[in-house]
Amino acid sequence: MFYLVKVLIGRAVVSLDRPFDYYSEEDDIQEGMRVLVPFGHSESTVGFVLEPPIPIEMDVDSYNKEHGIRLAKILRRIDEEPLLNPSLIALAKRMSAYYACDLIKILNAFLPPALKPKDSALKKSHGRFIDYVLPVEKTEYPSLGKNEKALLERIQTKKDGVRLSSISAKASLKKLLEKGCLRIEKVPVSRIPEMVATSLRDFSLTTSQREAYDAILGEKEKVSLLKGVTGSGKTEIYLSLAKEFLKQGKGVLVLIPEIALTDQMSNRFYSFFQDTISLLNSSLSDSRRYEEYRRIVSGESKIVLGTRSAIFAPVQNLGLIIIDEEHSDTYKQDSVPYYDAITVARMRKEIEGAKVLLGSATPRIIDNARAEKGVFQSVPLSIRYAASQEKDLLLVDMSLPNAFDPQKSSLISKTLFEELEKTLARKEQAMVLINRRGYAPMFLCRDCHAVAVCPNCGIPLNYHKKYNELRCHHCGYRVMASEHVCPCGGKDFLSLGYGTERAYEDLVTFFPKAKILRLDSDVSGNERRHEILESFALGESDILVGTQVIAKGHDFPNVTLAAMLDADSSLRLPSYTANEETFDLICQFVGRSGRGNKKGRILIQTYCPDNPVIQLAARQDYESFYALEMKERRTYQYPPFVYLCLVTVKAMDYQRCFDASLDIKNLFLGRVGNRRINIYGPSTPYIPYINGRYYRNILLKYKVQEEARELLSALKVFRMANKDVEVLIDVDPGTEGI
DNA sequence: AGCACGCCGACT
DNA sequence: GTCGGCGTGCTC
Repeated sequence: MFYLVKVLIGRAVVSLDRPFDYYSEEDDIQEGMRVLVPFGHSESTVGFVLEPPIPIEMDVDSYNKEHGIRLAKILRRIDEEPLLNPSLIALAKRMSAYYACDLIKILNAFLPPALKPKDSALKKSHGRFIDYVLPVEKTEYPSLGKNEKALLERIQTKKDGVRLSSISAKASLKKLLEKGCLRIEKVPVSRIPEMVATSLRDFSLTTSQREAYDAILGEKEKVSLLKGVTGSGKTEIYLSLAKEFLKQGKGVLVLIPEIALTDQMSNRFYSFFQDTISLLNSSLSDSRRYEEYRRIVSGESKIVLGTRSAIFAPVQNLGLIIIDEEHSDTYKQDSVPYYDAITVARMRKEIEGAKVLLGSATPRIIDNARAEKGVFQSVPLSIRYAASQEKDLLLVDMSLPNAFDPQKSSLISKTLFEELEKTLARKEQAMVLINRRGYAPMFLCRDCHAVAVCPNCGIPLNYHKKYNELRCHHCGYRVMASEHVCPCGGKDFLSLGYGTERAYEDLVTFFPKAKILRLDSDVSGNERRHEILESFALGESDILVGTQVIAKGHDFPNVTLAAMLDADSSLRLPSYTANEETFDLICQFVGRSGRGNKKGRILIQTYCPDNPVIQLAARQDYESFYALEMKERRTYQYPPFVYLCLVTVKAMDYQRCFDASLDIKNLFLGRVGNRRINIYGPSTPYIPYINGRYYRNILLKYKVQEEARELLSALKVFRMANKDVEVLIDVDPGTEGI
């Protein structure tokens, strides 16, 4: 008698994307655990148990003979308890099928670094630790010297102990340790400070909040879409719902676009659920991630708040998934596995019977369409503060000859200069958004007029004045500008166009008395970024210049002017979601101005002032934008009218990439039959090569997801036979077009 | 992915 | 003559 165990080998390769059979004589192995197994030529490799072991009533030898194989024995289990429960394993399998992605890659996305089914995860310590010295509670103390007593008393006054490194009296410390009065504990280091509970716990719902709450709670079947602008009080609804589900003994999962220390949502949730919440954020150390994972698996944390990957949190008895700002593109992973957290949430809903709540003022077009069709429940939330609704809107047409004074700045219009002056004179604050970092997006050779391009990607390099560097915003390549030589031999360059650095420079030049801050992702360190926002919020500076990071979620009551430069830049991106993204960005930014009791002014500089997307966004008219965009999507056949899948071929060699993409197209053509699938491409992507790899795209458009699945499964065979090329499959691509 | 097997070039 | 290049193929 033995157990037959299905094991997935912890190596991310197509040819191993299937379970291998092993046997075990022990009954301590469960699905969801990692095990150590011999495999191929390695005597021990990490594997993952996919299914409950099957007891077989015969000896291994006869089984082998009967099935014509030689089962190997599981060496040992790695985990005491399963890392994933059966529902999560089912979810992983479903994702693997839906996203045409190797199961092991999905599992690796599920688990924290220390628990991944990889050989390397075993060797890794679970992060960095700091030694803390703590007192040992005793009823009787041995006789102590004067210095020892002083040290012990010092440590006893600190509840959480004292850092070992901060103790200088090493001799006394050693004696106290020997006498058993002190002990040393290893505490995992976290890069971010602990969250501090600050907000008030108590609140009551307004009438409209209560109505929304009741509607959501009353809807048992459908996903609910809560539509409400910032400040309409979605957070209180989330908190109340979470509280209600916890009361019912259910677990709760809350997703937010990103976690920052300034972020109100994590703060409110933390204050409210302190002892029973896990906050999963990207700056958590591996050891903290591991600990939080354990807390969730064990059921100690009943509520989890985190970013995209928190959708995989092994919350026990999951009852509710809340996804705030559901339109945010951070919910779509842009590398393998290309999952979308909202789609995954809907799968968890199906598997675990959880309630899903999406919240946004400007939902994704596809989700709003689902709500309109009645697939989702639509829950409107009326605005709490009607007072600050009225805003003055100025659209500045930068294509007009006298829009700006070329002697001063070709970026900042005359109107904006005037508005900034007025704002500063009133001792109010202004925000200026330009969605491009660096000084200038082009570095032009004065001799041959060629633009400096990235040697890895072939796209124009951005000039960063502060570091005097040329940088590729795609692969991170950088070179000193002074060392750059044009292929023609030229060494004299001209920087063209504008980024945040240059906008900042212009503003500083023309408003020398104003205090001006710049914020974009080039500002290094979370803490520094936080400081800048904090300082601006406190009114310590007059103007904040930055990229879209300044548009999101912060409350600056004294900001009365929000100016956006080159608002149509993102409309020109080759993506079917370009309109949607531009609309969201402008909407969010417009919302930054006039949040206090003063009237807000919005200034938008554009080269196409009559573009309806810009007009509607400036007016924050979501419903009209939705109607317009749906018309476009129907005309050009984009979601929600069709499904998309982007297949990208990536290879070292251009010719190989080209040929392989054609092979795939032909493979698809041969298999498509009478299925309603349109195949486009192969085409050269917007960025044709990155980091020395060439790319080719094939786009599929189809009406029935199941039909596409069959085509995509053929790619597995192709991948196994063509190991020199990489095939990336992005089902429901978020932004990528063709 | 790993690792071994296998068949052709420059070295003690 | 051997050491070693990386192409090919397999792993319960």
